Amino acid sequence: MNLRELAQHLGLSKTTVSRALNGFSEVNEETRLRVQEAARRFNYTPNISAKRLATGESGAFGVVLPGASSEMADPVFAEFLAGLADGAGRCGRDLYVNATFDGEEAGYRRLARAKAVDVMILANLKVEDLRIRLLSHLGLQAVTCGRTAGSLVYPHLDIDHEDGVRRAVDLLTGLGHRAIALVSGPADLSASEQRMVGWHTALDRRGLTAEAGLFMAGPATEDHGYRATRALLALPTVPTAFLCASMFLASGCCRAIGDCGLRIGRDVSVIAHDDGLATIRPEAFEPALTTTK
Amino acid sequence: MNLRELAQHLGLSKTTVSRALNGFSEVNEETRLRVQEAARRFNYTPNISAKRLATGESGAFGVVLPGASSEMADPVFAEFLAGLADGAGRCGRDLYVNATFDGEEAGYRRLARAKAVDVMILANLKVEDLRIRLLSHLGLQAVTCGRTAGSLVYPHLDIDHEDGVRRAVDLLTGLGHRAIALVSGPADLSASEQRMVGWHTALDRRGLTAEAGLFMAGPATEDHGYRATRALLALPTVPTAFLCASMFLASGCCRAIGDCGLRIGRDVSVIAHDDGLATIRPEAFEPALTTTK
DNA sequence: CCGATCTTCCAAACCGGTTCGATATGTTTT
DNA sequence: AAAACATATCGAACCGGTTTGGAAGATCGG
Repeated sequence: MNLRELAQHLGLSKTTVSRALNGFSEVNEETRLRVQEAARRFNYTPNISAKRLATGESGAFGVVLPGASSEMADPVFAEFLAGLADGAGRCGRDLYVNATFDGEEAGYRRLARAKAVDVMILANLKVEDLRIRLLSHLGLQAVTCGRTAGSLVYPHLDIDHEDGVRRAVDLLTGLGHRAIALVSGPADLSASEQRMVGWHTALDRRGLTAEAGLFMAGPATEDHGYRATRALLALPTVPTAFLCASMFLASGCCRAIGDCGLRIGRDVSVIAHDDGLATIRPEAFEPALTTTK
Repeated sequence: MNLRELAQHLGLSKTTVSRALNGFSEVNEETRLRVQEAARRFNYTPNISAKRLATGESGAFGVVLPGASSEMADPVFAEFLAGLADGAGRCGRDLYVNATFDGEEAGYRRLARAKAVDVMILANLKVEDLRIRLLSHLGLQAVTCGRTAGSLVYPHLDIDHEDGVRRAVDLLTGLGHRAIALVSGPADLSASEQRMVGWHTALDRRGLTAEAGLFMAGPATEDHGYRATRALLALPTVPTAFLCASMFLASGCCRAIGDCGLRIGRDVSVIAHDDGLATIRPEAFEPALTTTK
């Protein structure tokens, strides 16, 4: 059932039916009800492609999957994606997922030229993120999760990583900790930098110094969490507390602590970021983990 | 730059240009080259929406995200999705991800009516999977990963779970194991059933019985792996080997074994399925885990 | 009772591609 | 030389919606 057929059934023009269904005011209320009723009865749904062609909008959000396979399979990204798909669905949009088999930039160019999406969604923003400039150059709208350093203005949405870390450090210093390590994600991520700033300022305020040696950046994996923590525990002045940027880092961190014969809550403290993930929950740790959200 | 403008530039009709670019034979080879060259120079890419409307194909594959949040955030599913997006991109299709905020069936109906996708991709097939019938009734093509029980014929792609388990059991019985537990995923999954069949037949062939008490089904999570293994280790006849249907189950299984003071490789054996995931790798286990792939 | 205004609806153009049927030109066959 | 056929191209219709620019009929003020 398409628009013309529906209109014929009702003895109306395509115009009127289209307007009735799209909520235009110049349609008689009685007619509108009649149209809506018929649309429901005949199970009419506008053809997406036609609608898009006519309006010039694609009605879709775009996400480009991070190219590196390490990030590609990131469970956090998976939850992010699920949330996006859900949100897109709720407001009647599609979510286009593009894998960058031939380079991220090529992916964006393709989407832009083909007018495949209305808005791109960027995650995992870097401190200096070239994608923002590229997209604006391609005339593609974008919304980012996270923000770059600098004064460039664009629509974004972010976690206050800085304050999160600051409050975590405050908690730990309040408990008497002096050597607090920061087990961080990739150094080029804007989130990582924000966390580092928070770490510095919170320690400064207490008159403590943020030792460069207590900062370990790397991939947000269990493995790196383990290695980083082992390295930290081998330092001359062993840290007594660990701030982990992700649950996976924390998982590795806890394993390393256990392997070194230490006990969390007695010998050392651990605080991780990202409570609320379905995949890996703080309650599953032994003991249950303190987290920021 | 659209088709008409490109045609005008070349002094050709839209028809010829379209045909030249789409590889029709009735176009002079010289003309075709001229057209292709111009298309490249002007950065012409056909408008996706228009192409779809004209051809009636959407050019997209559809995936409906599992509704339950436990599956939604499944890292294995995330890798699966990434692979799909990659494959779709390589053959010039889009991947359309739909979250089923209002029920899985409603999602499929919407996609079908709006002609939003050409082919649906179904994962995590159940032993009795109603989706197959639903889609065929909606006139939506589908390809599945996994297959239902019964004789219904449809395009699918599957892992030989049955043989995988059989070979794992053979390996274990060869090592002298007699009580081999099967720590399985959700019982209604077709993969789980296939694994159970493999477990039964392999044990039968050795003259061993598959004790019903040694089969534990449940969500494919670390948590369930832990609980199931604890329960198994509390049985009167403690199993000496564990077959885990997923790496996450195996992770919990190993933790439970450790907590009971046993050591893998000395006291008990563990074999898991799903080598090759980026998220959770067998080498990361201590000791490195034996796996099927 | 007439012109102005409002309400409600419609025909036709448009979005940017694909494809059917026709046409012009060149090449063979008879 | 006429008929038959191939080749290369084009005009126009089509896909299924949205949107523009009227137009008919109802309502109203004077």
